[in-house]
Order: sequence, then C-alpha cells, then structure tokens
Amino acid sequence: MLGGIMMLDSSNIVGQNQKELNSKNSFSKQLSGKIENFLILCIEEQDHKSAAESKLEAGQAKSSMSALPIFTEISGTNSFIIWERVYQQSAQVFNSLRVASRNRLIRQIADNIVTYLLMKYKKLSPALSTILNDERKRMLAVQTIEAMLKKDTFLVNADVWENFCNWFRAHLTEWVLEEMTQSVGSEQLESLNKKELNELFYQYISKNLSGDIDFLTRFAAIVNSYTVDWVKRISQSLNLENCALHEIETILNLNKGASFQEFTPLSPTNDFTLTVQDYVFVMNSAPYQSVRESLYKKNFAAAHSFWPAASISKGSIEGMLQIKPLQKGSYPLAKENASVQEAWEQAEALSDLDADIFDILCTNFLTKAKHFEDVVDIQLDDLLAIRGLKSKLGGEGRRGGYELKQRRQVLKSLSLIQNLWIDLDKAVVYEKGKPVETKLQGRTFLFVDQQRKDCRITEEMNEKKISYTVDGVFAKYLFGSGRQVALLPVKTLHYDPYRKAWEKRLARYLSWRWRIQARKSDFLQPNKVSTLLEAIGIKLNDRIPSRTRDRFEKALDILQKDGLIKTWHYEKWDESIADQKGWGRIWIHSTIIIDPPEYVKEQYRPIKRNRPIQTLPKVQLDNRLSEESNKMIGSQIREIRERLSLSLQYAAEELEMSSSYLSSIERGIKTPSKKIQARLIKWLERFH
DNA sequence: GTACGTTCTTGCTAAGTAAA
DNA sequence: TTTACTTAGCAAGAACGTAC
Repeated sequence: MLGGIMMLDSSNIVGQNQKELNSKNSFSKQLSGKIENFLILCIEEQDHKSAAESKLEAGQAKSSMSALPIFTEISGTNSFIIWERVYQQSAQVFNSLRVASRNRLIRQIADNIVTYLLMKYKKLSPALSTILNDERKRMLAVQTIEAMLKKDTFLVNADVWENFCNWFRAHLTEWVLEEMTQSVGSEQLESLNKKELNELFYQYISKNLSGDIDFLTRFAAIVNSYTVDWVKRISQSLNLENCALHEIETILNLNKGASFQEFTPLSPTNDFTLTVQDYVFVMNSAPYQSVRESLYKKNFAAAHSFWPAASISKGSIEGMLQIKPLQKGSYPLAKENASVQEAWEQAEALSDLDADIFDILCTNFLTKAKHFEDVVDIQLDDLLAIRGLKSKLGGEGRRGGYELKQRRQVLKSLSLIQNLWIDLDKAVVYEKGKPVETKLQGRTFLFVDQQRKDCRITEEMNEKKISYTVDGVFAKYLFGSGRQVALLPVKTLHYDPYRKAWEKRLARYLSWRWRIQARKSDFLQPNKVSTLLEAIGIKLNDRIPSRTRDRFEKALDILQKDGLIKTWHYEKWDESIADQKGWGRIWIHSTIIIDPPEYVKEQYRPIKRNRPIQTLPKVQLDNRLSEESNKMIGSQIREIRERLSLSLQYAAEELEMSSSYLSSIERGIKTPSKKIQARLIKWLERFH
C-alpha cells in the first residue's frame, strides 16, 4: 500500500505564528493558534510512476525544458491529515514512514538533477547521451547523486526539514482557515470552542485534500517552489552550473574511459530553476481573464470619463477597465491634463508584452504568497528571464546581464499595470459558500515599498526588485470556494509578442477555457472559429480570408508542434466550401475541436474524478495533398539554405524572387506557381 | 550603449481568374 | 462586363541578436 510516503510534520509552530500575528492582524491568523499540530500524509499509489519517469517514457522530455517539476504530480497521490497526538501514539510506525518520505523527496530531487544535466550536456558528450536511453545506467546516476545529496549537502541537516515542514504547515493552516471564514463566517467561527474548531478544520482540510483541484495545485505549487529553491542551492553548492564536462561525467558515475571533448561552461545566467516547469499557475477568474484580454486586444476607447476605458463583459461579470494613474487627491477634470495624456499614451502602447508581465506577476504571487495580504518580491531580471529572453554574456570588458532598454520596457509594462483600474457593476463572488452578486472596484496589483506604502513605478526607476500584492478585486477570487487557478504553459510567455502573437493569445485563451471546461471534463467542446478569432482580437480579413485562415491554422499547428495542444481538427467544415465565393464568412462559423495535452487533462482530472475523460474521435484528414507537397518542397529549400548558411535575401536573389515570398514558400504558406516551382526544383537539384 | 543585420509580419498594389 | 476573390511581389516596420 505504501509505495512512497511524504510526511510533512509540524512542531513548535506557535512561536512563528506569534511573530506574524504582530505584523498583520488577520482573523485567520488569530485562529491558527487554536489549531492543533497536524501532519499531512501523501501516500503514493504503487503503480503510479513519478512525473519524471512517465515523461521520459512518453519521450516528451526534449531539449528545451531542461529539468522537471519536483512535486507537481498530484493526481496520483492520496493525501490525508493526521493529528500530531495520533502520530505520537504510533510514533514508531510513522517515524519510519517519515524517513521513507524524505528519501523519496531526495530521490526525486536527484532524478531531476540527473535529467537536467543529461538534457543540458547530451549534445557534448556521447557518454551522456547513451544513458538517456539506458534506464539502468540512469538509475545508477540517480543513486550517485542521491548519495551525494545525503552526504554532502545541507539536506543532512535536520533543521532544514523541520523548517520546511513548519513553513508548509503554516501555509496550509492559513488557507484552510481563510476558506472556513469565507464559507462559515467569522462570528460563527469565533463562537466555536477549540475542539469544535479543530473538528471543522479537519473536515475542511480533508475535503480539500481529497479532490479540490485548486487546493491541490497550490499545495503542489508551494512545495515545488520550496524544493526548487533547494535545487538552486544544491546546484550552487555542488557548482553544477560551471563545471567542466568530464566533471559532470564523473559526478554521474560515467567516467570510465569515456571520450572527452573540450568544453567551455555554458551560460551561468541560464538559471534552470526559472525554467524548471513546463507550466505555471495563474488566476482563472473572469475579471483576471478580462483584464488580460483587454491588454492585448488594445480595445481601450474614450468612455464616460477622460480615461481610456475598455468594457468588460464575461460570464457573470460586467463593468469596465480603465487606465487611471495612481494619484493623491482628486482627479483632473481637463482633457489636456498630463496624467490623462500619459494614460492615453499607455493605452496606445499596449501589447502582448503587457499581458505577459501581468501573467508573470500573477504566477509569482500565487507561488510565493500564502495569503492575499502578503507582499511578494520579484526581480526585474527574473521577469525578463521567465519570458525566455537571453541576457548578454559578461567578460572581456563587456557588461553582462539584460539591456537597459529591456528593463525599461518591463518597467513601462509595470507602470501600466499599476494604472489599471477595475470597475465592475456586476460581479458574482462566493460568500459563505454561496454565490452573491455585488459590485467590485479596485486595482489589479498594488506595488509597494518597504513600508507597504504605495510606490509609483516609473520607466527611469533604478530598483532591481519590485514588491507587490493583489488588490481587493482579485483577492475576492483568490480564496474560498470561488477560487480557481489555471495551468498556463511557460512557452506562452516565451513566444515572441510580435511574430508569435496569435500563438500566444490562443494559448492564453485555451488555458482559460480548459480550466473552465475541466469542471465538466468536457475538453472536446467545439470552439467556433469566430469566437476564437474574437478571443485573440483578430478580425477576418474580408478581402483575403485565406490570409486569416492560413495564419490561424499555422498558429494551431505551431501550438501542436510545441505540445501546447495535442491535436486539432475541424468539426463542421467541408473543404469544398473554400473553393466557393464568400467562403470566409462561412468559415468563421465552422467549429474546431482542440484536444488539450495529456498533462493538462491529468492535472485537471481530480476536478471530476468519477467521469472518465473522453478520447478524441479519429482526426479527419482533409484532402489537401497539394498543400502537403508545398510544405515538402518548402522545407527542403529551407533545409538546404540553412545548411549552406545562405540568407533568405541571398537565396531569393538567386531564385529571382523576393525574400518574403521565398519565406512564405519555405513555411508552406504560399503556393508557388508551376513556373516558380520548376525554378525551385532546378535550384534544389544543384545541391543534391 | 549603440548601430546594424536578420528574420518575419503586415499593408498595399497590380495582375490574374472564375463566377455572376 | 462586372464583381469577388486570389496570387505574386514590394516596402515598411517590429523584435531580437550580435558586433563594436
């Protein structure tokens, strides 16, 4: 039964709570002193493989994502709560379980480090690439690292584990109490005696552990963020980022006559703790999604006031989003006022980048904050790193790090986000477990300084670190039964906001949709093309609909290639319509079925455990063979051109065509005429 | 920090084509 | 002949990378 157990215990938590109580006078924090010490048992199902194992088997762990999350696998785990007094009664049994659980976590960390190192160095060392396919060798390497972790790192220290458990328990207690306050009411809770309170607490936490996806995902996220921090420290202490190849081989226990290759250390700025996960968590409330959409759609216009405003209408909420700078005293009543001008400039400069920064702020908050009142930090450079941008290398008299221009851009986005003002006339929030209609007003994120006072973000600011928290509107949706978090692929944030804007927006929209559909396990609900286009803020090109369609289908193909969606296909669409006039207007009414990747389905499974997840019907192949052959010839040309290191410009000149046209052919977007095709084939033959 | 190169997207136009 | 739509191609501009 006990395939692996993770036990998170608590002891001596009172002192810590006392300290926090002084700084913030939250009701739930007062209550937490009354809660008895408890432990969480995570019993892994025996036949369930670890995240890293199953990923490797599926062949998904490819080059880009180096390491894997340590503790995100929640669906295969049964978690229980036990009181510490119960633990004491059977201390011997539980103690051995506790040791076993620590070992399991260490094994998981070792596994991650090995996977990371293999992915990073496989191209440079033949010896390393062989163990990727040899499970036995891989296990040996994991064991070597495991032994090293147990012997040479801070994990030897019992205090480290003690702190981890305390930290974890404090989070959990507060969340649960917060939810209890929301659903039962604070007066009711106060009237309970200690025993009743503890019983209620037990009920709530058990309910959450047994199947509340949002609870479980946050549970996983905070443990993961803690252990990722460990991995970072371990990697520093073992100097994994800068050692030479043969040292890596030695570490992985492979250095037996392996061939060496001269090696220069890879960029130390490529910090794998930031790209450790394929997915991050973001809020999934309707206001959150509305703000995100307004940012990239740039649909701010003049409304009742002088400020740029975008109307919000999504599901049960209605209202508007304004760009209204933070200001003391009354707002100006003149159109010419400088801050009004500034707001309009910001509305004009909106881009997908702002939505990215917005998401990153959110995911950082969800990972670090245990309470919506908490203030969290983020480094400016981390914001850039999460977007997948590379910083410059230092050395040889040159300065390393990110450019001033890039930092300014981030500050510009932050300044905009600071200025956002949400004004909802109608919103549904959950109070005491029941939906209540209300009005909501407030900012999105509040940026603060050391003293928790408002801090104005400007482009010229020199701060490297930004502190912020959420304002009332989002806070309402973060706790209690209305809470919802969604998985957002990190790749979404990496897409070029200019060139890959369609992909970025689609990925965002799908992340939101899937989380909503997860309640019904209905991932295969068709999406109308017009709705999808509307969601990504694109209008059909009336004159040349094929442009819109081609770009749209290309975006879906790229998402599929990058693993953000599993498959996609038209549900109601007859290809012969495309030959008729006015097909574009029919096309936007067609429907598309988009199948989420297994990982997403797996993570959302606990939301609706009982119902099996539907499988996708066979994909209909549309008979556009000519398009396939186009792509063939295009990819051949690209392959040869890149092999010869020729620029598009140069090759296009040789082929007597424009570079953009050649690019379109290479990407299979445009169909060359017979004449052009003949020319291309002739050119290809020169190099065969 | 700046200048420049590369790659790609988008807007636009001329020319071609098929149906009304 | 007119209309609706597509194709080929140019020019401008955005975003990123790199060299100095």
